[in-house]
Amino acid sequence: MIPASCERMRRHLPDKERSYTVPDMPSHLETPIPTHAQPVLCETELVAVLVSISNNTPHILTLDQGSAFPSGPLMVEHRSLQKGMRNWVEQQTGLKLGHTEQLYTFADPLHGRGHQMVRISYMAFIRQNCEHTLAERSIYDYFPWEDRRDRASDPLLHTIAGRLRHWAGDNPHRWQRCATVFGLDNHAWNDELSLQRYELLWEAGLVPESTWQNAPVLPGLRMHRDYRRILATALSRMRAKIRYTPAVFDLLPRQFTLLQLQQAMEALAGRAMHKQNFRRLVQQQKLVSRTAEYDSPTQGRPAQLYQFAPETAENCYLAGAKLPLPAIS
Amino acid sequence: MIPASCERMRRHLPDKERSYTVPDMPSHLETPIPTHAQPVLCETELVAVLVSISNNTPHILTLDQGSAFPSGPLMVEHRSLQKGMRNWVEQQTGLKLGHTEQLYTFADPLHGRGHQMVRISYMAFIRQNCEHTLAERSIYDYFPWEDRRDRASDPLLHTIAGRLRHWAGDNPHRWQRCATVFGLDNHAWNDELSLQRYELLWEAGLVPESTWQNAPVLPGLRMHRDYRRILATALSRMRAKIRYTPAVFDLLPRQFTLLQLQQAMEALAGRAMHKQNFRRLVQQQKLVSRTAEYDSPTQGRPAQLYQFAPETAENCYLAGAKLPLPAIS
DNA sequence: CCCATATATACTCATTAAGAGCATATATAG
DNA sequence: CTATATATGCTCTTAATGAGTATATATGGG
Repeated sequence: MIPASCERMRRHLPDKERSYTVPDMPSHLETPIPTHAQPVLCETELVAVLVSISNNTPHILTLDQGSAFPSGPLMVEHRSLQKGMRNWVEQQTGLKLGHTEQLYTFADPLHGRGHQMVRISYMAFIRQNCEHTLAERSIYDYFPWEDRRDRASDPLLHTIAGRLRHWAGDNPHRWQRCATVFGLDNHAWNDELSLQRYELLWEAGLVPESTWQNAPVLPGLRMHRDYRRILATALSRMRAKIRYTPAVFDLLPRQFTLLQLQQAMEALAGRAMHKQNFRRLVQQQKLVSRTAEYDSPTQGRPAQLYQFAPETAENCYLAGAKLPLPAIS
Repeated sequence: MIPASCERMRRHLPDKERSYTVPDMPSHLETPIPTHAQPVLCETELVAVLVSISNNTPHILTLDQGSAFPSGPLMVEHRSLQKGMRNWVEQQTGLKLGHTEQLYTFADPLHGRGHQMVRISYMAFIRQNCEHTLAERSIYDYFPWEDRRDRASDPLLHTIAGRLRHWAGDNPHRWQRCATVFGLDNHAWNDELSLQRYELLWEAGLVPESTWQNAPVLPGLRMHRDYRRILATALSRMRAKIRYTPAVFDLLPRQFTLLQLQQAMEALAGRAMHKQNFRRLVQQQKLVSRTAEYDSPTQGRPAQLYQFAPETAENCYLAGAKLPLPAIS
């Protein structure tokens, strides 16, 4: 049975982007704001999710034993939010940022202090092998169920399925949601749903940040505040982005082999791909051009080095061309 | 020739989401923030782009003769940004909101006042025929070139092409960009690129808000501040959203004919569609179910009324199913 | 020199989705 | 009874996708 504290948890759920009307969230029941209420001044914090690839796995740069992102307050001198974020990151790490995008803005009421904290999160890509002083952590240390490149995560998914079935109980709509989000019951696994999966686990009380008492929770590193939710947002966004954008190239070295490119895509998507089809499609799009150079391997035929062809970048982006993710069953 | 003031304009360009590294924006040339700088308190404003459909055309609800959106400051009492926005909208209009999503957060340095203004924009859908007191304005009054459902916009596009060609001059990369964004030279028109098109026109000095002197500009209503850019963001986002989300149903009446659904999609996408293919795909996805009722037309065979089938909503959203946009040449 | 190994390529084939067209059915107003 | 406006059914062609088989090319080690 679901304890009553579940309802309490529900009320603390962060705002969700729902793609359709949520009937059980009657906004007319909200307490109306008294008209004498005063607008407030806010502290504004810029949070940076810095993504890079090492060891064929997506990593983030963290502070405080993996539980925080680089961040800093918005200053008067900052001429835009993005520039402010870049300034803080440079100051803290000296890194140059590649593809950058705003993720989401949250409010955090600081009760009793008479003002709110607004937190604006960004995601930025960092080229492989850049030097910095921050600790790298695999994204999949935080969300072990999101890496489905091999069968290693199958037992975990099986555990999750069991817990969710228990949580769903006899609520068919709830189970329907679980099944589609986690690719159970004939549904296909959709890698872009990382955020929805995290939110579902949150609601089900299967992650430590939403658990009452000492209920058993799933493996996965925690973070401060709601940073883990920001990370889930980033994962969803980057998986969506690499599909119709040449953003991956900001994670790879300037020159790379097609296998490296494929492995980077696989690392981000958390899925293995069909090699021949991958190459076919990549080359169709003319996103890359071969260089004169070759990789120097320890063994085997040396791989041709390619580079990103920026002339076609705008082209690719705009024509809606996408890097293919031919899934492997 | 491009006057020097163009460079001045460029510096005021708002941050862009670029999908790849922009080589000509060397962030290491930014003035470093002095370490004695103080974090500041910000005024925070919540801005709402409220979208509805009337007359087979997407409209927005506006204030101040179409030049502003409903908005209000974030208050201490607001328990989240989205709830704050909903509160303001309800207070100003009494409307219930459908599909809601955060668009983007901007900063607006208030020089000399020692703090910044942070503006958080939301988009929300409003069901057809809802009553309210605000003025409705067609989105295409602001961006006439975005409505390509018939040949009426062809002359305008031709004008734009000429101006852009002049602006591009002998810079092939620049022209390449124009061609892909505006679907010139064999490129297909991509309706999701409204924001990129607006930004391009901004850079080219073809919209009044970026024009020096009395240079000739394109038709289209203006708005206060950078609200027109927010609207372009909203248009891009809604066009992207309706493709893989049942969000359209929050714009239609509870019961609708398939033709109404198609016309709503066409209105949002700004493109005409192939009727038979549209129906084929919509029904494949089981997104709608027929009701017992029929439309009462003035003439012709009465159309069957359908309703959104919410059981399959989660399904559709998550399986990546999409409402089809079969384009008509 | 030959071989195991790791990579790069070429080609085929079945299935499905998408774009576009033709034809017909059904109801209503006048 | 007819013009009109809608709803349907069905057929093509072409392109994209998923999956498989086979082969070529280079390297280091015996």
